[in-house]
Amino acid sequence: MLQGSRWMAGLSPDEQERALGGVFSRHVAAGQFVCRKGEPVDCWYGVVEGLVKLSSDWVTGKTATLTGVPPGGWFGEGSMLKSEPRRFDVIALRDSHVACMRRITFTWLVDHSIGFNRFLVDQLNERLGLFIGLLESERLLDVDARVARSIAGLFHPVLHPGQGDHLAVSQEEIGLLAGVSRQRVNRALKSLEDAGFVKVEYGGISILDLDGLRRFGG
Amino acid sequence: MLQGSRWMAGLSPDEQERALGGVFSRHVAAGQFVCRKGEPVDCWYGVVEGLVKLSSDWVTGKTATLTGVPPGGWFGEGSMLKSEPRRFDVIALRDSHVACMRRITFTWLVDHSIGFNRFLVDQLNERLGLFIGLLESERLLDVDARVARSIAGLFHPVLHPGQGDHLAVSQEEIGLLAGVSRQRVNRALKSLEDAGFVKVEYGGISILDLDGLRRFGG
DNA sequence: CTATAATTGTCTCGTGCCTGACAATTCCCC
DNA sequence: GGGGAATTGTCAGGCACGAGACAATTATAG
Repeated sequence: MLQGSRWMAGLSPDEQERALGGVFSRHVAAGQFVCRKGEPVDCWYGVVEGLVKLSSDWVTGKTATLTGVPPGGWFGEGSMLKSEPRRFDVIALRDSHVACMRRITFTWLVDHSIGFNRFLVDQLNERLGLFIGLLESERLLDVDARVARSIAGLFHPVLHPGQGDHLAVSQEEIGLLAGVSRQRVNRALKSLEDAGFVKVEYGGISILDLDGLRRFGG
Repeated sequence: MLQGSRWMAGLSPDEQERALGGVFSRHVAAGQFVCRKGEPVDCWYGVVEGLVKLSSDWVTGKTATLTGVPPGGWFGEGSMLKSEPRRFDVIALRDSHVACMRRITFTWLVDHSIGFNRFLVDQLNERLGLFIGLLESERLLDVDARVARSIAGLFHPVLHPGQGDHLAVSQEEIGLLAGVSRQRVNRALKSLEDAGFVKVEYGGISILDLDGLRRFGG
C-alpha cells in the first residue's frame, strides 16, 4: 500500500527497499490517540485507512482541530525535522490503520535521497499554502465560507490524494475543524446545500462540487 | 549584505558566486508595492532594510495582513516553487530595501544545491509552524493573547534573525496583522503593557519580554 | 423489534467584538 | 514656534456568534 505514496515514487529502488524496511503498521480504534502532544517524536505517520485529526487543547477546555488527514496523507514531518516534542494530539476519528516510519529511516532518507527532499519541500509548501489560506479565510470571510474551505481542505489533491466524495464526519467535528460552534455549522451546511455544493446526510456529507466549495464566498 | 543570510552559509563557494550574480536590489518607498497578487512570480525576495507586509484584500474592502517581514527575512519561495501566480500583495510599511533573486538563479540552486534545499525545508517548516500556531491562537485564545503572538511572530528567531527590540508600527497595522480592530488592539496593548511585556509608544512599541509575549495567555 | 446512544434541528439569551464617531496627543515640516 | 497630518484614547450602538437547552431524527446493538 505504500507503493502508491507520492514520496515512494521519487525514490530509487534501493532507497525504496530501505524505506519499506523502516515502516511498520498500527491499528488505532476510533477515539484513540495515535500520538500525543509533548511526546518525543519517533515516527512519521501515514494514514492507510480511516481518518485522523490533528488537534490542540487548551487549559480552558476548548479544543480545536487543525486539520484532518484522510487515507493517503502523511503527517508529522514538521516536528521530526525540528527535533522538538510533538506539538499536537493526533486522534483517530474512525477505526484507522496508520503506517509508521521509524525516525532512523526517515532521517536516513532526508540525508541521502534527493527525491525524498524534493517531496518534503513540496509537502511542506502545500501544507503551508493550506494553512495560510485557512488563516486568510478566518480573517476575511464569513462563517459559511470558512466552513466551506475547511471542508475543502480535507480534499487537497496533493496532500490527500484520491479522496472519495463522501465525508463521514459529524457536524460537531466539522465545527472543531472550522473553529465554529456546532449550531453555526448546521446553518452553514444548510446554506452550502442550498447552493448545491454539498448534500447533508446523517453522520456526514457528500461533496457535489468541490471546486465550488473552494471558491465559496467570493 | 547577503553574506549574512542563513541560506548563503550552506552553499559551496561556486554556488555562492552563482547566487550573488543572480541577485539585484531595489528600493521601495513606504506604501508602495513590492509585488502584487496575481502577478507572475519572477523573483524571490529578501528584506535588507525596512519592513514589508504580506497582505490580502477581499472584495468587501476588508484586508488582512498575513505576516510582516523585517530585515533578514526572505519570502516568496512558496509561489515560486509551485509556479503559480503570486498569492498576496507585498507592501512596504516603511522605505525599504529589498534583494531580488532571479527565477533562473533560484531554480538553479534548487536543482543543484543540497544546502539550498536543506535551507528551503527548514524555512518552509518554520513558517508552517508559525502559521499553524497563529491559526491555533485564533481558535483557542482570547484577543489579547492573539495580539501578543502576532507581534511575537515578527521576532521569529529563524525566519527573521537579528531583530531589534523595537517595532515601529502603528496600532492600526498591528490590528491588520492580528485580525482585530484598531480599538481592540489598543486595549490589548494596554493589557500587555500592564503585564510588563511591552512598552507602548507613539508610532510603535518596544518589546520588553519576547518570551513572555509568546507564552501570553497560557 | 425495541432500547439506547449519537446526531441533527431549532430556540433564547448573554457577551464581546466591530463600526463609527470624535477628542486628545504626538510628530514633523515649514 | 505653529499648522497639519498621523496616531492614539475612548465612547455608544448594533449585531453575530457561542453557550445552553431540549425535541426530533437516525442509527445500532441486543
